[in-house]
Amino acid sequence: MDTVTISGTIERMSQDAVKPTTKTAKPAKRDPEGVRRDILSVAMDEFSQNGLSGARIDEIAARTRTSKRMIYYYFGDKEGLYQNVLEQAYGKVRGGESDLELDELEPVAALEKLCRFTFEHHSRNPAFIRMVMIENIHHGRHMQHSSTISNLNRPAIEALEKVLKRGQASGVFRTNINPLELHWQISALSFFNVSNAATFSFLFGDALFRPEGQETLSRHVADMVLRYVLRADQIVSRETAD
Amino acid sequence: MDTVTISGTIERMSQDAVKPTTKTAKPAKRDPEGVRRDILSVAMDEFSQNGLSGARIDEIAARTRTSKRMIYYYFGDKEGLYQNVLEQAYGKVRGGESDLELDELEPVAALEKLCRFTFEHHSRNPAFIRMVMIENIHHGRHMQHSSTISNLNRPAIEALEKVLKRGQASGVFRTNINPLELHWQISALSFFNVSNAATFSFLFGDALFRPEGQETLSRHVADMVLRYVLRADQIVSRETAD
Amino acid sequence: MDTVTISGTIERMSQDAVKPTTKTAKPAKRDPEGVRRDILSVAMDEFSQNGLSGARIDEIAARTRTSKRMIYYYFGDKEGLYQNVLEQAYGKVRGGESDLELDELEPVAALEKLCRFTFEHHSRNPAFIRMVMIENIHHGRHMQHSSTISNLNRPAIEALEKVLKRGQASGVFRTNINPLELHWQISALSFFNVSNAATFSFLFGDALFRPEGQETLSRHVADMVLRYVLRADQIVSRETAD
Amino acid sequence: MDTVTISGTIERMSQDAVKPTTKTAKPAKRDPEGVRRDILSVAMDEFSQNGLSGARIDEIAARTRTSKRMIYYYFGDKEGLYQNVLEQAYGKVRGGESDLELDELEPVAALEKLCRFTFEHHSRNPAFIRMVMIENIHHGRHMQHSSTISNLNRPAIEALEKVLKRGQASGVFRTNINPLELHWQISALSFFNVSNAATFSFLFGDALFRPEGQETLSRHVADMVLRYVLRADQIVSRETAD
DNA sequence: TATGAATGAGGCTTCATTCAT
DNA sequence: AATGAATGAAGCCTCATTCAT
Repeated sequence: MDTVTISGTIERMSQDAVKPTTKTAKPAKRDPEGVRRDILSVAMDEFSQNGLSGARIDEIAARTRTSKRMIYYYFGDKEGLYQNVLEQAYGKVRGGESDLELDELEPVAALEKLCRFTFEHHSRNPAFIRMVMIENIHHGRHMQHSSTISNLNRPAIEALEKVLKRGQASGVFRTNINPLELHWQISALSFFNVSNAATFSFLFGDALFRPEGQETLSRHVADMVLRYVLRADQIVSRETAD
Repeated sequence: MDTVTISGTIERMSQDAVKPTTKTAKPAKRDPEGVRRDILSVAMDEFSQNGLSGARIDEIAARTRTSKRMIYYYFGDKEGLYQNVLEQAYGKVRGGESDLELDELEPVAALEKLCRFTFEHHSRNPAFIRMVMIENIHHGRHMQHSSTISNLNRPAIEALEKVLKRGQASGVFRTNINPLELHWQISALSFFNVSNAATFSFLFGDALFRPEGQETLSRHVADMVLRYVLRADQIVSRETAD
Repeated sequence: MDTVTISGTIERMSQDAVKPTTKTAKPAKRDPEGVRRDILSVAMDEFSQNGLSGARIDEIAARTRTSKRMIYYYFGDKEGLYQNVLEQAYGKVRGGESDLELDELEPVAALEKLCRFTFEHHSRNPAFIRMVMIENIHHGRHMQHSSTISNLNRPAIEALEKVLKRGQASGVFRTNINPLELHWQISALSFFNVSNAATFSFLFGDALFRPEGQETLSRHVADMVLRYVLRADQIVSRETAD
Repeated sequence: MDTVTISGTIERMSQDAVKPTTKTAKPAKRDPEGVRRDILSVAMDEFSQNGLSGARIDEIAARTRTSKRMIYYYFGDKEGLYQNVLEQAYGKVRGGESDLELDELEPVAALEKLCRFTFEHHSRNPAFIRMVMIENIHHGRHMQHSSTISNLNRPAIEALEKVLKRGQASGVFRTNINPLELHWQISALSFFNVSNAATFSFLFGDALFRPEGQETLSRHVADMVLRYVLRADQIVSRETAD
């Protein structure tokens, strides 16, 4: 999808990941990398909640273990911080396709797993989704200045392509399916579920966003994708099998 | 969908559409409603481009035919203006389902028309899409204070429901399709196409967003929805008919 | 000279020049032009004392009848204020050549008067001199963005040229004197007297800068210029006349 | 003059002039004096370009071979560094009068040589001139705290005095010429040529500051000084000799 | 109904400087 | 003798908003 299909967490990093210089419990005073991470994690929260112009450097600093001055020391300015947060957001959700071990499943099961995984992954990473929304509001201006974000998402397409090819080879999938488009479709359904939850549930009620509703949506998203990809005869046999 | 399925325009209203209070050629000096509309149209542009905190009252005032003071006179404060813009955004895109005259088409054609229309409508109203994105960033806080927005979207669901029922009655559609969910799905695919164009095309190239790509996407979105809704045997006959 | 040969004052403007809206003694509250002048006069003092980067907006605001915010309202930013101060400095010292009525004096007397006037004028306007020094430190970058400053100084050259021509016509002045160069020379001697007073008097004592020293310097500057311009025979007769 | 009449260079010292503490090719790591000089030379450039408050410690440090901390280690604080730069500026341009060997020339030739030398020397040392301008902006506050600067300039006056006395003894110079004043005059004309080049050329064109203009100015400055000093009859004979 | 002038509060950023090693 | 990390204080500037007419 737009973002990266697979796992990873965006929640604020636990501080115990920071390598202390001593074995004492007291956090090391000079730990540049820890300070950086601390700032980034707070900033991700602020930016994802309030947007680029809505976020307050003062607020970020206040919630940090260090001072406002340090933010400028490490990130230059507000946009620099935002860009780093964006990069980290994309970076954290990267990878993970391999964890799914799609190759070891038959194509139909693999595609279903990928759909459901993506849907769930997005719903578990609202901060990431919000960062992507915000970046889109800014016309993707900042990610274009990032060298680390670009080729980060090719693996998602490739994993999907491999599944598609296998399914086509075995005759269960239609042949005229474009992997990029399919990725786009899975992304759209999974992304929208998080990005537009607020307005949609206000307009139409929150039934779809309660646990049962989400489970149903997730299942139906996979259904939709499969029915789109499967050859018609396969759909028939699947249905009669139910 | 999240928004309202159907037509309407959001572009800045042409000023000559404003009915002057006098018949003189000189632009009407006292035309409260015209002033309001002028402000709203400029504000919509500013808010949709820059978000709530990113938009500047000064900038809106400068692009308006009236003064900054008038904004406060008519809308109280920035949030009041934003809320009015949001309401207008939802209001403008409302209605239009009836223009489609879905009732006069057979269910399959009706559903296809609805899908393609929604897709195109969204792509033609980026300002509206952006307003919805922004409102979602704000957790839908402002639309909840609006009385006019709430019941605005029921018609969309009802139109869809009527089509579904007809299709189920004639045996071409599956019976366990939830109209709200289907609306959600159509919305997701149509909304994402606009909302995430910037990030998606940066990550994966802009092939899907060029004219041919959009036409293909639009067609495939309708395909996807139809294959999801059609009974398996119908899919088979559709395919062999191709 | 570099600056403008003639009179004008730079001291802080007296507030009674501000036209009050009423006849009461209490200063009018809304008097944009007065506010502007007030800011400019304080700013001139601050900039001329501390330079562009050395001056403090806060300090200027504190010494003003209005607030810091007003400075930005009227002048945009610090550089904008500086540029306005510079323009005002040049503008205030402009004109005045006509007051000297050089045309009514014989060439020798006229040139002497011009020299002595310039010398005294510069010594009475240290703030202006300092602004010019500061602007030179900045390579004249700001005056180049000013449309009002250029062409302000031609009259000085022209007045000088007229005197020269008359003197050459009557045979008292040498013929190969370039008015621009002569202006440069008079300027140099008058400007340096103010600009370098601090360092010079520290290095060589302040005798030249005490009242008698200044009177002597002024006289000798005029002597020097005259001896440079006069034909040799004229110098002889002048000397024997002493 | 204000500054010191004679030669010396201010350009950044070439690093290979620094005597290394070891004979290895690798640049000496421990060379306190070299580090000091390196800092001073960079600082001179920064201060002379930007003034005291305009110069940036960070920028100086960045351009130095050592770190910011070293600046504080060697010079205490920014003002301390500035003062050292100022002292070095005055120190570098000192001496050199003797190189002129004025005693071996007849008085007229000696005075002319001194004038032209001073003019050229100033024009070749703009960084020094700018330091003096800056110090004057600061009312000479810092040089007063320097013990090395004060008695640095007497030789200039003395050299000039000797020339004057010889000329007076031989009857070519006027008797009522004050050497200090004459030094002031030569300084003024030579200093202004550099200090006010930016503003003057903006106001009146840069003709005087192009090579030919400078040559002419230099010659005329010497002329002016000589005509001021020479007895009238000497001027007559000089002119007829031309 | 309309407006140019004014502004308190708070935003982002930079500075010279010092700390801990 | 040397340094990367850290910082309090203060700088400049912008914002939504209100005042006086």
